[in-house]
Amino acid sequence: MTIKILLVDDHAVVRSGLRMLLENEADVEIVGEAATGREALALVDRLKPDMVIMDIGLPDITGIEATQRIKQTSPEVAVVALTIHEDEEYFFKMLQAGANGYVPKRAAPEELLTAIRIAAEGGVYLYPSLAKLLVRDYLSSDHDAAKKDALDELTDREREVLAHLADGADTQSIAEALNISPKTVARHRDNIMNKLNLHSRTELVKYAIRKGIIQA
Amino acid sequence: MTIKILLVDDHAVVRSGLRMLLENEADVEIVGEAATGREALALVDRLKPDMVIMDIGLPDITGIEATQRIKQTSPEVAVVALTIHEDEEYFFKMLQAGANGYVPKRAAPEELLTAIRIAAEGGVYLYPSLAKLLVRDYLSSDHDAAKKDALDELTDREREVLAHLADGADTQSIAEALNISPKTVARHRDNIMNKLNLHSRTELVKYAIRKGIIQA
DNA sequence: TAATCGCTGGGGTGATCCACCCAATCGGGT
DNA sequence: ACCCGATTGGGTGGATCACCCCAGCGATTA
Repeated sequence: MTIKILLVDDHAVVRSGLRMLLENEADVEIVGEAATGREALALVDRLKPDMVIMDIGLPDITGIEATQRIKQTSPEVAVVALTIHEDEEYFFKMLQAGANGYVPKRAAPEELLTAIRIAAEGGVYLYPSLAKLLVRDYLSSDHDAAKKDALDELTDREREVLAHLADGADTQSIAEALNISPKTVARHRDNIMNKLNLHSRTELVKYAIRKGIIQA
Repeated sequence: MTIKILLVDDHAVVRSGLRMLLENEADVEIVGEAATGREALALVDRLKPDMVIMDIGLPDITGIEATQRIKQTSPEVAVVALTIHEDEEYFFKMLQAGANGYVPKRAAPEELLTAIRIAAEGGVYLYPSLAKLLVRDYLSSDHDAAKKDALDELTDREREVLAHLADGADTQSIAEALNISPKTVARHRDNIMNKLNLHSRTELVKYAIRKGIIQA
């Protein structure tokens, strides 16, 4: 009883890599690949896979929207998100769309396989650092109130540092601009990345652009 | 005979830093500050400065558009662009808008002062690495033909690497994806940054988003 | 008063980045 | 036959990153 999988990612090299990785597993079979959201929807209808490995950044419709539509028309198909995004926004949206798993691309291959097997059995797999976000969100109550933005958790000083970081400034120049020690800037940066669950400056830049903190 | 200057930048700390820097100079006087493009236009009319130090990334209208309007209504006012952007696109647009100088924020303070004094005398100051772009552009002929995009100068392989870089991938994972040595990826990265005149991954990310290579 | 939080800054460590340098191979065009 | 550009890969050195540790100070809150 193999798990029939449709790979969705706009990068051909990523699809190839995943195919090589997954085809070594006896219980997994790749039945198709799609490079765009619409292509994915069409292939789900045609190929009837058990599962879709879904990227979020696609050229036409987003992986989130594609997931929503798949869940509407073919709720029996499991969807595992495999993406570079680790911040709250995409994570929660993907969950709301009905994803059965969420694995960042930086995760170890074994974790993707774990997610695939759990999702195939009807479970939901969440990458540890993201599960933490979920727990934190539930503990901090007021689910009825206005949806919280991760940005709200940042302090004033952190927001100030974030603006510079997103601009592309390095630690040294931020320290000079704010008249504080580079070590303190690094400390703020660490706190920001922890709160937003980001792990590099490039992720910070993309986050800041999405949030409108800076323009590209 | 002092040069009366209006500072335009959306970051208060940047304005403060510039003010401190410039007020030490005997021949320079800061007559005002603006945080937005529209505010800048209003203050140019009201304060009649000799010169505007103009950031590009502003919350309302861009520094490029603001420069165009200033040059239309008050052509006697010199405009020096002071920005984090060093790629061709903004540089040429700012020149077309009529800027009298273009200095990246990473430049040494002395270079900004040089630009200010040259612009005040009616000259045009260009930061060396950008002047190089201008020269290259003129040497490579066909000025009447379709405007060249710096992206066109990239080779296929470089474009491939760029897509991964912009995605936030590190050298190691790109090397694995493309099945080449990390050193080769680094080599391509060096070439890309040279051709596009960018100097860090974060700048690359912003460039890629502007160009539509990736979405935020 | 005690506790918490924000901000400040110090130390360290391993990995990575980035700007330089170098060369070999291969294919296409003058 | 020759050069040139694209691609490949190696090395080096200084800076930075991402992630740990630690602490003091002041203001707010419990």
